Amino acid sequence: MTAVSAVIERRGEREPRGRMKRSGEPHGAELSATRPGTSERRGRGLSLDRAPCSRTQTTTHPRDGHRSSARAVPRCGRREGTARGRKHALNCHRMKPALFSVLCEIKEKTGLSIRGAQEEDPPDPQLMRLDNMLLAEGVSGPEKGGGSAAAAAAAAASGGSSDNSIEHSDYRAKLTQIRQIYHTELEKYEQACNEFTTHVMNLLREQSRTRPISPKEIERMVGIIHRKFSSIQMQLKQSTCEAVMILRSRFLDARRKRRNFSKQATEILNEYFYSHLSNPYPSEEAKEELAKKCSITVSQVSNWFGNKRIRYKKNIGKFQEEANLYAAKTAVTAAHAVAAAVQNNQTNSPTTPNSGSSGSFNLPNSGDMFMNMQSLNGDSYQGSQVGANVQSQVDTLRHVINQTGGYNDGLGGNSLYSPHNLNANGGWQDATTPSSVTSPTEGPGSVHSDTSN
DNA sequence: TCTCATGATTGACC
DNA sequence: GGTCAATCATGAGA
Repeated sequence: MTAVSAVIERRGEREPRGRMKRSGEPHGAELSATRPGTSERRGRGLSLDRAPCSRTQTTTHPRDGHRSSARAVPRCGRREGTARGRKHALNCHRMKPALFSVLCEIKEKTGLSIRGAQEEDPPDPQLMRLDNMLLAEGVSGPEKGGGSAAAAAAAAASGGSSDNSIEHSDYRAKLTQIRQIYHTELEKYEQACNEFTTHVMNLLREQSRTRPISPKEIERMVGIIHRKFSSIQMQLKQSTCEAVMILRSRFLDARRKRRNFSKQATEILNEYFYSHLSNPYPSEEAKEELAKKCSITVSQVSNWFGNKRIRYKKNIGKFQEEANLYAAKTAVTAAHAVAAAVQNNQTNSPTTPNSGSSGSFNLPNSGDMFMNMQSLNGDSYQGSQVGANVQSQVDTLRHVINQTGGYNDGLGGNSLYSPHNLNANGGWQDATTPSSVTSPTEGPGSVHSDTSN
């Protein structure tokens, strides 16, 4: 409150006394002319109904002859009770120029300059941090590649590759949502800020007619408004950052969190595992293929096989049933494949269908190592024209026959399920012998005595 | 709530 | 870098 306004206020406070209209009180000394029964003017003091241009009619009290402006009506037709009328009266007051200059002087002496010096605030470090973060997360700044860095980092952290595309797209979709909301809100704030600034500036311009308002003051007011709005903006940015952080943590947590694979995925993995029981180490290509089929990552495939190998080895007995189930399953397929292959051999002898068409796995290279294994084991069966996958399934079939029939098939001494796969250092081979588990001579315990723990 | 199954992580080893 | 083995953490069913 300026000194002038304080004075005015004080005058206003005294006004009720004036309203008492004690006899002898000099009327003209008072700037305020009050109307009995109206409390509207109380406290304002600077009422200029008695304007120099004599727009008010004064009446004389019928009894004491005191002049009273209680029924003052502006001559110019404006009802002095309206704000418009009051403003007009104020502008036309004879004292206005003098008051205006006084106000200007006082304003010059007040601490506006001090306040003005504080306006040049350094950029808020928190705001800068938020801006940087939003930029890095792709919320602000160019849309292209927004959030891809975070998604890529997350993918790299999990060891995944392009298999994460589903999660990536999910993450990006949510990030885009946040981005849209952020920009919409930002626009709203900016618009509101501009509107409010315009409104205030209009008000100030209007007020500048009645009181001195320097451009610097307007500037300062605009600055205040902008600061207020920027603090709101900062809240928005903060909320957006929090949302991004939550999204990101959920995204990462979701990857970290254990989720059971789909039944179909487990089926596919189990099929591969049991059909490659002699060497359940899928190549990179096979892993990628499996990952694609199962909609999981390559590292998840690796994890799954790692876990499976260990758990299978640890408890063959428990997996026996499962092994038989998958063996039977693949055996049926294999039988069909063999039949088809034989038929093909008979009809199209020069060319044979490739293995991909016959097995339950259409992995181009998945059978290779199996074939190699066969070779390593001294098996000559790979000479057959059927593909490697079929070979694998034929072996599975043999295994099932062994399991279920309990007789020696005599199919050429395939050593696939024999302890020949055992190696000296307790490698996988010891676990590749489900037949031995049920064989009369060898139980699971004996086979895995080296690894059971 | 408990138990089991299972995917993920970690450290050691080759 | 891949694998093994142990372990953790969580989902799912009883």
